[in-house]
Amino acid sequence: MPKRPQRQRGRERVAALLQAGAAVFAERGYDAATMTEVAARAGASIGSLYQFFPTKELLAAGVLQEYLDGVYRQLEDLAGRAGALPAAQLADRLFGLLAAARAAYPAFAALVEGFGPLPAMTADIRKEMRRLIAAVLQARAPHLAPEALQALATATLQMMKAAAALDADASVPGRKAALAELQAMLRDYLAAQLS
Amino acid sequence: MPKRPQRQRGRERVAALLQAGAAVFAERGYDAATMTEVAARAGASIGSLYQFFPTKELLAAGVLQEYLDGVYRQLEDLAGRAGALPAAQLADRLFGLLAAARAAYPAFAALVEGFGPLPAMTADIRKEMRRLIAAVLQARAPHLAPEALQALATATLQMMKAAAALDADASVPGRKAALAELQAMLRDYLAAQLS
Amino acid sequence: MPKRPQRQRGRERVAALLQAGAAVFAERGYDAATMTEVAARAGASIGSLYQFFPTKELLAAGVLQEYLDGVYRQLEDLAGRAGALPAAQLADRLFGLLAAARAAYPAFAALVEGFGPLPAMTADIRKEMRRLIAAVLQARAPHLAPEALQALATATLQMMKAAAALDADASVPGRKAALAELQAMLRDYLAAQLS
Amino acid sequence: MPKRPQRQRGRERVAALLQAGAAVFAERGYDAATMTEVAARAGASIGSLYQFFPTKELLAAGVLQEYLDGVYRQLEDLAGRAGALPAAQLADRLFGLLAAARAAYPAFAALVEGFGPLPAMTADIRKEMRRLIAAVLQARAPHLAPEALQALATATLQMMKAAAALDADASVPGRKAALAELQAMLRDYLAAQLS
DNA sequence: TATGAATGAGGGTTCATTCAT
DNA sequence: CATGAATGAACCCTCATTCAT
Repeated sequence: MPKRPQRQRGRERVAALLQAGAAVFAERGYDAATMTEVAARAGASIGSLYQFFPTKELLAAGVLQEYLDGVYRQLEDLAGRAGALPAAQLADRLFGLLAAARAAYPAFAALVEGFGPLPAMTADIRKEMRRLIAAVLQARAPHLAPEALQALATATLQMMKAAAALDADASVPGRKAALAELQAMLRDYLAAQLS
Repeated sequence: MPKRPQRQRGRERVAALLQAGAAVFAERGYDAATMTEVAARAGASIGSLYQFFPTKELLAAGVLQEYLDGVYRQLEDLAGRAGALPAAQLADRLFGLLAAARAAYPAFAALVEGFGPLPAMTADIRKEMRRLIAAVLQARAPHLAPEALQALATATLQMMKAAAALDADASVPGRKAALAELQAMLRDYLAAQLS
Repeated sequence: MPKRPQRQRGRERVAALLQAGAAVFAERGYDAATMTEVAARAGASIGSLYQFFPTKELLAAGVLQEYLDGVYRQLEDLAGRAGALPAAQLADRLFGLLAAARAAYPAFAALVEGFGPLPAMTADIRKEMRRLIAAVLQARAPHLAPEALQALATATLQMMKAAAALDADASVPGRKAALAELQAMLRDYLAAQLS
Repeated sequence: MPKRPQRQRGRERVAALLQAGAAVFAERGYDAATMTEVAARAGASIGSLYQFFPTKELLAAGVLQEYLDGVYRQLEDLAGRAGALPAAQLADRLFGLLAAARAAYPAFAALVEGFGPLPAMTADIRKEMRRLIAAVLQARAPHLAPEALQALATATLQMMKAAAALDADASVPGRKAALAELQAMLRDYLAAQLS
């Protein structure tokens, strides 16, 4: 939805703005982030920022999209290789996927959480996530009924989010051990269901 | 930390303010909630609100505390009866506890989420939650080593939060089925660990 | 103008309130001082404070009056003994009088300064100060014409204020030496004029 | 410290804001002055005011600086011509300098007074004033020891301030005569010390 | 008379967004 | 396209003062 840049310089600007936006959203959260700080960190003027992202929401959407593209692509890759993987390994890949993505993109947590001014988007996002996870699981267990697949994907997504949340909270003592417990839970569960 | 009311009228005011605060935080989220609306909804003047809750943060803390008191008490009750419950039933009780609390107190979600202006508090909150869950589990399985208990409690808390999150999101098709899957996951897991 | 207390307890209250008011005005200045803090420091309720000092201005006036009483009395004492003092000694007494009073009553500076919500009072205060200083000088030099006396008293008051201001500013290096210079200036001058 | 304007329009705005700020501070004093009135009087929006002066303190600092620049420049000019002036004339110039500056900039009195939210600045200001006065005196009497010079400058500054205070208070009868007395005091004193 | 709750106008400040240059 | 000045509604919070108990 933001205006597409036509020249090389414009594309660099957009990249810098998205990166600055990601950093500011990650540091301050959506509400506390200011367009002025984003522009300043990107080395651009406030007018320039609004040229490419006419509202704060669209900037957030742009930042979010970048991250989602990465996650979606990883899930698609995994779906392509799911047929050749043992269920346990598949479970482990899924389990760590969101946690790794959040660690790589700290703005993810600040924007995806079910609050903020993006409630309409988040429903779609979760839907797409479930769709992709279902595709991954279906590649491994093509026989499953759609309803069962749906429930499985939804539960799996919750486990992935739990893993990401726990992974991100360094203040928890014994975090690694707890993660291992959750991971085992998902592994056993998927192994049983996908067989 | 807020000034304690000393008269009957003050106590009623504080109760009304907390209720209004809970409603507004739940509807709008912490940042978008305004003190003016809270006061108006409580039928109080803005000055009255600030007399008892000198900052927005302290109001949020007050609202949060009310809910935490309820959750903590439920966990303590459960710990008292845990010895007499089968592991599976204990797991189900824990699984639904946070979801029920969130449904009863819609402001919970808006405030507890690991962000906002209460980051210092949340670490303590989670710690207390883990401590209480550990106490529940220990009542059922006194033989467990502290480290194992810690990991178990942490993993259980994540499952409880996942259940609450999923339970609250009415937009997910097949939510009930997915919840059942997660519940089974926790039940089987705890049954195995607590035996 | 404040309501006079009728009983022993009331008189103690008023004294405590005046002392607290002096402290708060001295620490924060007139505008930044709050009635709430004054009451709290006096161990009284806000309602009690307003019982005796119906407005902030009247409280300030009360505080001011206490200090003025002290200064006025000192000047009257000095007038009584001026006939028996050498001019140089009289000059020195005058020179240090305001500085000593300010040091003893730190609220003086915060309230007397020609600004704030007491502009009407200050004109009167200065007039009274000039009158008393003139009386002191006249006791030593009864022959002086009223106009000369007036100018002398006004100039002397300015010197006394300069001394008080300099005495209060600990950040000035060589303050003592400068004070001695000013003192000598006034001494020589009065010695010449009063002979 | 305030954001520097980079366009012609911005420079005009800043000038208008400083002028309006000076007027409002002069009329009402620092505390009672409101940013809203300053903006209105400058024909600017409140947002425009805050663009260039992000806090009320910085606006006051800006207003103060403008006046200080004028005073400092006059003292520097006087230092340049001090060698060619008789001591008595030099004393008279100094005596009237601050009074004239205050009369020209009525906000001076409201802001320089040793109170308010600029206590850190005032120490530096007074220091600079003493430094410049010392430079003036040294130009006339290069032989003086630094300590003597320091004390002389400090005492002179106090006399200048006393003159300014008295000059500004129209309510004092015989003000002119008293000013003449003070002026004579400084003149005789400096004539004796600088010879 | 003492207390503490109530009031609400007003203050400083922020920030998304627009627009002239 | 870039820039930076302009805008103003809205926000959190303060505090002198009043009043019911």
